Amino acid sequence: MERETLHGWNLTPTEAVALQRELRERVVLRVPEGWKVERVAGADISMSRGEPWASGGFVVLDAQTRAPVAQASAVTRLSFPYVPGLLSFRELPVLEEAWARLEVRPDLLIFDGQGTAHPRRLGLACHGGLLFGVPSIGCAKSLLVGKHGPLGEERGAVADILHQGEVVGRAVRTRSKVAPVYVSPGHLMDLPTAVEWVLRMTSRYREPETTRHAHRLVNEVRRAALADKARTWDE
DNA sequence: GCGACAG
DNA sequence: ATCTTGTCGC
Repeated sequence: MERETLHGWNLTPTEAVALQRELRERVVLRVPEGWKVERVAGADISMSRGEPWASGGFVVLDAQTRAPVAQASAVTRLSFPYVPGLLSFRELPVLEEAWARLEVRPDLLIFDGQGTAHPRRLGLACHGGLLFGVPSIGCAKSLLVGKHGPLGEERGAVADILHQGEVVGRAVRTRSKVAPVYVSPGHLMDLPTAVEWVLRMTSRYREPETTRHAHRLVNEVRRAALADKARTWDE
């Protein structure tokens, strides 16, 4: 029988590391045959200072016009601490709930974090791609592992990210004279295609429009949830 | 043992 | 990630 879920989330950090070593074997670093992209989605989560809960969500954009066509969000308790290298175990539970509410399926997912540019080659984007079964890309604002040489200062300039002798991603300048973003494939994805899509979804700002929309959505949802909590407090 | 360390 | 106002620069 086919399993309904990839795995549960009730894990300790040690168990999570072991699970990553198993899941990495399932990651496919090439795009599906005949793959066409009509819709691209951005995913993100947001949390309040010391609160044990977070909002998470997706915004789906038309790949051609970059106009938002659908969105979904959720608010859940955070069940896993932030541990560098284990970010997906903190962020994916709430995203899984938001995904269940998303009525329009994207052909591509862009995550705010690493894909293969990860100590065990299983960053947030790889794990998320496996979980949702959709081609995915990791586009982070800073590096987790690896180094890269200098890159040109114009938009479109790139430099390979090397880790343990492997090219695990690319630093990509999405805006001239602005710090680069770090792109790496997630699942059902390859590096050149990942870079191509990040540049395609970027124009005026450093980060892809997908990420910016998702960021805005989850922040609004979190503030609404916070206001709701305050209302319950003094009533 | 000493740093580094996505969000 | 989040806490936060003004401010430097194209």
